[in-house]
Amino acid sequence: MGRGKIVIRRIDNSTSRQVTFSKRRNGLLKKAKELAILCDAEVGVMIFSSTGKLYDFASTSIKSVIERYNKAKEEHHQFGNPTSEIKLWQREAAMLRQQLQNLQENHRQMMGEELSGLSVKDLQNLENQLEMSLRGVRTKKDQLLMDEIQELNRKGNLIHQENVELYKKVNLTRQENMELYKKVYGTRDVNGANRNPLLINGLGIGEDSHGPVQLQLSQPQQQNCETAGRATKLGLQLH
Amino acid sequence: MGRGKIVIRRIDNSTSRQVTFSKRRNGLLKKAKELAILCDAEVGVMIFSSTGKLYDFASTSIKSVIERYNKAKEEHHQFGNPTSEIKLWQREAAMLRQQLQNLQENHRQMMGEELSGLSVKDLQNLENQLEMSLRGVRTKKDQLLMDEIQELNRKGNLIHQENVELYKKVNLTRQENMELYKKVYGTRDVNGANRNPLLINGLGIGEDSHGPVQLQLSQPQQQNCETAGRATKLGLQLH
DNA sequence: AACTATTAATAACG
DNA sequence: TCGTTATTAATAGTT
Repeated sequence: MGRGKIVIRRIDNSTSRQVTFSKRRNGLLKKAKELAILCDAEVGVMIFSSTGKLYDFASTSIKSVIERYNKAKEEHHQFGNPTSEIKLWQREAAMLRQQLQNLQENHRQMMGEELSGLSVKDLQNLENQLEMSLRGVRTKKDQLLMDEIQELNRKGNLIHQENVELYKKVNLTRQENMELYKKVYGTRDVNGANRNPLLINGLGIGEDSHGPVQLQLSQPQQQNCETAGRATKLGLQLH
Repeated sequence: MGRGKIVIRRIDNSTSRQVTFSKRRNGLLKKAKELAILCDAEVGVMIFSSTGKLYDFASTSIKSVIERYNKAKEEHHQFGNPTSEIKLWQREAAMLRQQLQNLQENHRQMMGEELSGLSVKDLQNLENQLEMSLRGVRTKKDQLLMDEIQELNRKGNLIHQENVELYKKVNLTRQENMELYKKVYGTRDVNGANRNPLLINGLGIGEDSHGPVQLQLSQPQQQNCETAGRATKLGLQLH
């Protein structure tokens, strides 16, 4: 609902992010108000900007909403007093939150976002890491594809073997039938044996596939450019 | 934004109110999510329908949002009793640990580790992501290098200007010395002026650099293969 | 639950 | 932050 469509993901540009935050924050608060009024609901909204500033709305009061929330979640009616344990857990949570933030920053950089603030050396390291990752991923992918192809070859060969056996059996049966035919009808109209229904579909089996099936990657490919669609053109070949 | 305009006041018809509640509740929660993602904000929404049913959303966790709200409002002790608060913190810590684990697994995959368990499709997606990241990083790095080169050019030109000025001064001084030499020694042995120590190192300054210094990347390079060592062979050239 | 005519929200830009 | 405007998204009324 703007000049163009947008994807819902963190806005990289800090200024745009701030502007959008301001607009959408107002939009959200307005919608919350409307919902409360239109539908007679109790609504509470709390928003912290990335800079930590608080914006909130409550149809009654935030206090009331929070109390009602706690009541709804049935997280009251219990008593005790290990206050220090609470602090312990708070510290634990704070530490985890910190770790999470660090990892998130790192992750964003690996996604090619938030690169401002990095030196050329940092960027070079990141580039090397990404190249290494890419090589690893491609190797793994090729491995999977090769395995799959090998498995297909194995199955193909089994089926081929089976076909060869069947072909032999069919020929034997055909011979046998010819013998029987001769015994029954003598030597008259020997060629009539071709009408034997058992043979009509049996002829020719295996006649156009004398080697084993072999699927394989045309080359143990080098890592190069133009790999985006590589999976779809692996160069499968029949020998 | 519907078939007609409406006034924001309690909807009298109970059925319409319920339907509208359902639609607008979803809309509000969606908008809250989008705001959190787009603008990197911490958002919490709590909605109680007129029948008392609770619907909520939090970008992190409601607990975290409420806790932060209380801190911001400096109204501690909003959470009834300590025992249940411990449980809340334990849950919070568990959630954070879970998030951390997910992110860590993701991160490892982006580092090209722990790839077993991924399908060819997953690997293809990862490969595309890494390629995109790599492009971003390289673009940023090249930008930094270009900036640095531009700065060097600026400085180089200043120094060159300075050299030209100095060259002129040296020539003037040389002329002056010649005149003085003539006055002191008359016209005898005029070439002896070359022995003047002031001129020995002064000759030739600026004589082999008549244009301004210009460093630049030889090409606005395409992202291609063989880039591992690119930074060391950027094709710096002197004009 | 769908549909769709309309209004409301908002992305991009100044 | 505010204003404008082209577009998209939300949704009111209806089936």
